[in-house]
Amino acid sequence: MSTVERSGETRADRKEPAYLRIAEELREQIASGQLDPNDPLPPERDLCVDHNVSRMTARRALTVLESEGLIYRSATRGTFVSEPRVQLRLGSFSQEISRAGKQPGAQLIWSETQSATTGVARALGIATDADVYALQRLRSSNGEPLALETTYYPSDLVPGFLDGDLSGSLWTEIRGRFGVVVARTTARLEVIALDTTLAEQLGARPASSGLLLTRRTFTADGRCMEYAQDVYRADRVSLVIDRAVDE
Amino acid sequence: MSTVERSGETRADRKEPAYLRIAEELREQIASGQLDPNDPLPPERDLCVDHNVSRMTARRALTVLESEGLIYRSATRGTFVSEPRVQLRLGSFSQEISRAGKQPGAQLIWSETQSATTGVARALGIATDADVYALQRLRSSNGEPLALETTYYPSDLVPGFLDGDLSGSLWTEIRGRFGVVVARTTARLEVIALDTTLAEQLGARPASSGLLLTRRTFTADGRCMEYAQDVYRADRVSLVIDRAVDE
DNA sequence: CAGTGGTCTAGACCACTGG
DNA sequence: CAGTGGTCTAGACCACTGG
Repeated sequence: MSTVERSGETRADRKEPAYLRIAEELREQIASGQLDPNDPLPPERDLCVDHNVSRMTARRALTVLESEGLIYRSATRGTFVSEPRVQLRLGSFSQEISRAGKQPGAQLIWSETQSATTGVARALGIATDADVYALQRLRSSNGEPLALETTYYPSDLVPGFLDGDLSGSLWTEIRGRFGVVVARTTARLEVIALDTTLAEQLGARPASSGLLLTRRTFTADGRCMEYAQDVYRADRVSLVIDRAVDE
Repeated sequence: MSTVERSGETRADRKEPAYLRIAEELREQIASGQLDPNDPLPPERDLCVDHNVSRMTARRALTVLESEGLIYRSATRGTFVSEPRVQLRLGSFSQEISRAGKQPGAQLIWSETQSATTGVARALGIATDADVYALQRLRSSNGEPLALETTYYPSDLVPGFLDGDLSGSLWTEIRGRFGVVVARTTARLEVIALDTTLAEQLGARPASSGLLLTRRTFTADGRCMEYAQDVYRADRVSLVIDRAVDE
């Protein structure tokens, strides 16, 4: 290829990059309902022709919409409009999904007794190397994976916890079996990029956005009974937070 | 250009895309402290040579790190390591920034009396077309813009509100002038892509990630006294949430 | 004026899938 | 086997800035 020749476009829109203009146009079509959830978008090569751009530019426009959670791509099938995000109230995954009339899922990935690393020990307020129960679960709604949840519990507080039922609400399980009642929770939330492993587990693209919720749960007497790191698919979830204001 | 010729790389790493491999390597250098905040990264054209890739691929690696909030770019100066994210406790911007030993800022963008749109009316629990005070402020820490905050108040609850001091904590102002005390807040949080306007106001890149916090604040007698839409720079902020659990 | 990142081209080859 | 998105090349021109 030699010199880049600008095609005879109008000179008016010189400021707005082509990929943003195309993204805008497709976004409009989705917002207006011309395209419904799971409807296919035009193939990338068609978008190139329609908008008179190269494929890299058309792809860039789609990547913008993908990062907004408006579309999803399948390498062999095409590009499609996403379903609306799932609303989750903070702190009760199963309950929230059920309320929305969907089927909550909790697939156990692993569970084991560990000796606490310094980070986990500090979070739980126990001695380093003390025994903790750790488990990882993939949380889903109607079979769609939404979050990967890794939780830690001091073993002395909930002895034999891992032998129980780990397929539902763990708070309910803990209250029922050990009489331990949850009183307060602290969480830090940030947007991260999903690494290759996480992306694969969540069925998302590597380097796409995730919501990392690092949280601690306390009993009425102020003891930390749970330390958790939850990673949500940022494109599929919105979080609802209710809170009393302590002034 | 004619046929693409693969250079004599090792065949081992055929699976991992080049842009992820390069991103990984740079991420490591930042995490390990070889590169400090505000240190420059190598120019893109140097990365091309060092890693034997085209510029598009080198740029893609940097874009991954940028979306993680690890680096920032300046079109004329280069690419640099970001400072750590600012931690914000939900619901008290000024207070949180001060606690971190930094200077909170609230630059008034506009303020006016409006008649409530259906959306605002529903959120505030008032009649459509009732008068509301609306204002928009750019919140910053040590001069760095972190959030754009748009808030709405029922005019009958806080008459003359806009004539007061709008440069600090609005909750404090409202309590002091009108004796209205905040009791409870509800928020919905989601990750969005910043549109051109928002990105410009926040000094971020178009289509980069933002955190949209849509929230309502209630008085002790259950009246909604504030409806707000706050957009944070997702790459610069982490949110802290404290909450009693109501079981 | 040299150097920087931002946008864009016109292709290439790949793996994978579904008819 | 046709069609899809995923990765990548080897360039181009641009605006802008700081010495």
